[in-house]
Amino acid sequence: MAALHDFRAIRLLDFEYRQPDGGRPEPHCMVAREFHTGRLLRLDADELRSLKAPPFPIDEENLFVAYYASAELGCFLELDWPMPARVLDLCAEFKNSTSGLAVPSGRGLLGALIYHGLDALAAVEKEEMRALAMRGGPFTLAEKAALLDYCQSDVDALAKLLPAMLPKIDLPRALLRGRYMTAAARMERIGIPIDVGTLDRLRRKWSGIRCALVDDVRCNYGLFDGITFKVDRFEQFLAANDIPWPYLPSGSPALDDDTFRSMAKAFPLLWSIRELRHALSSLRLNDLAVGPDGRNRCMLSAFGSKTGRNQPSNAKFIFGPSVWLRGLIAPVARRAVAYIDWGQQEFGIAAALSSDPAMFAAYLSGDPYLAFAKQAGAIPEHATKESHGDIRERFKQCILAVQYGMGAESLALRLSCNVADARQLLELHRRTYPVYWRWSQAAVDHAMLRGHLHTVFGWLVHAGPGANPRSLANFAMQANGAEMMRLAACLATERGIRVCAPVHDAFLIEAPITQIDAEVARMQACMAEASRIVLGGLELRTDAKIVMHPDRYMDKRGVEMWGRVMGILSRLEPVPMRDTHLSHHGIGTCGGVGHPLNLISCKGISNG
DNA sequence: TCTATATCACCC
DNA sequence: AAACGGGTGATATAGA
Repeated sequence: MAALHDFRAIRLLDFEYRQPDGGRPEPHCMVAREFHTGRLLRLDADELRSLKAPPFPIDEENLFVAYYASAELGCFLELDWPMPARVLDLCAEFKNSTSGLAVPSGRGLLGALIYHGLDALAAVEKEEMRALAMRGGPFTLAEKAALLDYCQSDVDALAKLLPAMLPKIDLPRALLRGRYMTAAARMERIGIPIDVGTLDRLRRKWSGIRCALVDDVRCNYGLFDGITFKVDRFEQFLAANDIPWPYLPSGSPALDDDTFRSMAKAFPLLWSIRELRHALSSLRLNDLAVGPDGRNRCMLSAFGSKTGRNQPSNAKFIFGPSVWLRGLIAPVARRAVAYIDWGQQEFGIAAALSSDPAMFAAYLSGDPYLAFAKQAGAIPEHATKESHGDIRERFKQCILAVQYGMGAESLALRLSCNVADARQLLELHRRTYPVYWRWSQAAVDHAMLRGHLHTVFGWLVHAGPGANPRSLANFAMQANGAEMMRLAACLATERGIRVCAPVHDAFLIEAPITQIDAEVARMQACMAEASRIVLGGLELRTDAKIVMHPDRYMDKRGVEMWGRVMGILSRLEPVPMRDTHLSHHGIGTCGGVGHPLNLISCKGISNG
């Protein structure tokens, strides 16, 4: 299908539904309109539930059009309907066509209508109807009719929006983005298994835990009032101890973690204060969206960032807050989860798309950081991560710095070295990878001259005269990485892999313990295939971390904090004999996650 | 009291 | 003017 007129029919769809935080959608009604004939279909909740499939064809010859289609497709899944083969999501298309631009009224349906000069349903009325839908049933006859009318008004809005947007839509690529919305709907539905027993205890005792964290640090110098860090007391403390402190232009002391770290080097008594500030950093566990079945689900906000990444709410999504909280991720009885991520994905993308032979070789070596140090002549050929760990680390930081467009001053700060050394390191990168640097500069020039950049599959970003060149230089890596993620998500969900969530350069999947190894291999195959397609042949490595019930997921960076918090928690509220959170919800009777301190018996798999 | 901005902390 | 890419979100402060 290369063009819209190749389709037998084009259907515009909208559902009204209720979706409690962390829960699954409860459809109230659906309206579908055939674009050419104008034929209208209005179904209420009972009619929807009585159907085993949508009452219209959804094969390759029929186009399904919606605004943020994962919502509609989520209702399809809830109704146990088959998924449409061809999806056009006008929200994804609107985000693509306006990526990097300021839009007057946001990127919702209303905003898209206004942007295209079309009249929209009044925002007030929209809000009222949304509130009614969220309230849920039972509805009076009048309310049901009002919901259907409102649903239809959105479909009519879509019918006006489609022809307005059509001239700028690149259909084959738009269908690829639509295809991802189907994958997103599946991931949003599956969600992430959470140890709700421990989550509930954390929620109940969180304020007590924070107080205990303060009390546990003997050297807090009375700088905290409860758990609030008092800036005026801190300034008195600095004066009393003759500590010169950096100030912001605004006249207040710089309190960021970097400042604390560097100052603590010179004045070690500051270290415990830094630790404490770090531990107490704001956290709202209440917003974590966990459904009655103990799974973390939230809208992924597909195409939410200008590089086309997902942008789920950090408060609702378990991968948003600090890493130690990922200890709450725990497979249920007889199941396992696996976190599978690409290793040095952006470096691999840069190597493939720039065709820099040295960078290519460095990626293929399996350890680009070590390879870079060797290519630059800083270490001998026989050097290893173990023999030259410190030098490898410097070259690693250099590679990461280059990917973000960092300058010598910032790199020096990061490496705690002098600026001349940092400049030298960056210069080594330029000398080692000259083809990459020409490619990177060409992308920035292209953006400045033509006003936009795009990925291999046509994800756009607009760039005005004031655009940040570092942002433009980074775009190819980040945005093509997002393309790779989306393609892998499509392949995996279409092949029946239970993908719980995407995490920028990784996926969390789930399977019965007996099948997890095979599912990990299948997922790695999807990710390998996606990388080959996006990068014209280069296959990127992935690593997998498997966690089986009754263990919990844990990021190594979070182990210490998790242990501290759990220690305090067990003092405040001894662990119940049996953690029964799963049997509460009828999922299993073997109990849930054994003990809050059960970490991972983690098994690593690499496909390199 | 509400809203806008600045700063900070966290994620990949 | 600064020079670390893409984000979300909490909190403090200033101004209407």
